[in-house]
Amino acid sequence: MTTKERILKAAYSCFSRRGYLGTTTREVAHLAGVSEVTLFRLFGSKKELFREVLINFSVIPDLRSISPPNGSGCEVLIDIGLKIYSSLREKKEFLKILLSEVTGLTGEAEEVYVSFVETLETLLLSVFSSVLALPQGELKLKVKVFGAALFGFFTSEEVFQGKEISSEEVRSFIEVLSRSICGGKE
Amino acid sequence: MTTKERILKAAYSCFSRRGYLGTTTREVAHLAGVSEVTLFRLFGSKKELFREVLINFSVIPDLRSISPPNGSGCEVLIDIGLKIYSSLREKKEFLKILLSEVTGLTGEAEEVYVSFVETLETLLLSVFSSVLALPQGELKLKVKVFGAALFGFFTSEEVFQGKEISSEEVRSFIEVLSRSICGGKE
DNA sequence: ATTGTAAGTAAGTGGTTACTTACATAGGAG
DNA sequence: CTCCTATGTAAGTAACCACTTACTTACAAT
Repeated sequence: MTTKERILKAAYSCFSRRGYLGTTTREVAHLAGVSEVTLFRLFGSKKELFREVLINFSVIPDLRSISPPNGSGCEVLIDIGLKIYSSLREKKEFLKILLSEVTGLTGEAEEVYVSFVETLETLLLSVFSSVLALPQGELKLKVKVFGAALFGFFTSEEVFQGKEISSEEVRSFIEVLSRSICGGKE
Repeated sequence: MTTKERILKAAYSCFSRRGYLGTTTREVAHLAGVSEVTLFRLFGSKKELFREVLINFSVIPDLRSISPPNGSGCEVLIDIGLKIYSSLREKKEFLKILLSEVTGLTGEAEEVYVSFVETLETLLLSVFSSVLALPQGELKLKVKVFGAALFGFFTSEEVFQGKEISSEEVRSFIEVLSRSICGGKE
């Protein structure tokens, strides 16, 4: 692991635990096992380091790399739900950072957030349109409901309350959600 | 409005826009039109001011004061959904503060958040159990789905993206959600 | 052997911030 | 009139923090 990577990883950890303002460059450098001077030589400023962290650990590429499952009916929704959920969980720290800074910082994080939502909804829409024969408008509403429920559940339980939700619980949640959206039919 | 109230209101505004660490006591005092010394005389410390803001502007009492509607089927879910959503919206700033500080600060905000979720789910459970004849386990899952979708939609759109969602859009969302949960039956 | 690169150490700079101290003022209650 | 309470002004303190400067060290390539 290069020095730059070690610093990025340390910054990722600090920012997710303490937030941008709560993190000191000294702390990051210490955690990375380098001197503070090195940090500034490699990244220029704290803000730039933050930007690079957001780019480096973004969940967006993970979402983009999900291949829409093929199959029929409800099962497909469950499948995509599980895949998305596991991506979110793998990047929980990234989402922590994003959500705690999105309201405060200068639109820096807000852009990233908007792009995250777009990516998520695009993915869902492609799956939904292959499974449900409905007009675009209704489809988009269902995508919103599905996406909001998935995202709301994850953030509320795992990000904000810090719980570790078991796979079974996640599966139950996603099954109930998917069946509801499908119209109750199995 | 007493001096204390003016300071509380100013602090509420600052904290919600800039976060706890991003807010300076000087800024709060200036916005409240009082001297910084007065602020410290009345609140002792910035942390204590923050605590009082969380108590003073909490959405939890609003949720508790919602009376579970009576009626039948889906309409009741739509009704409670709309009521909850309008409470959340009225206290958007409070939720901004809560969500941006819940991961960072010393569990201060986390307790409040947990209590918020409990209140919300208790309210929903009481409504759901009067409308849907289902075993407790399934009921709780449906409450989770409903609550997560409502909360996820609100936070994602209004808090994190800063959008102002129109009443019609909110209503459409809640109708689709409620009908899905009810099992599609009107 | 020389040079270049990546890193460290030490020391500081300039600015900010929460919070304090000391003293003044203005208005109402007794 | 006199005290009390609420507030203000001015000045300062101690700590912290992002970031810089100047110089050094270690090592690898040429």
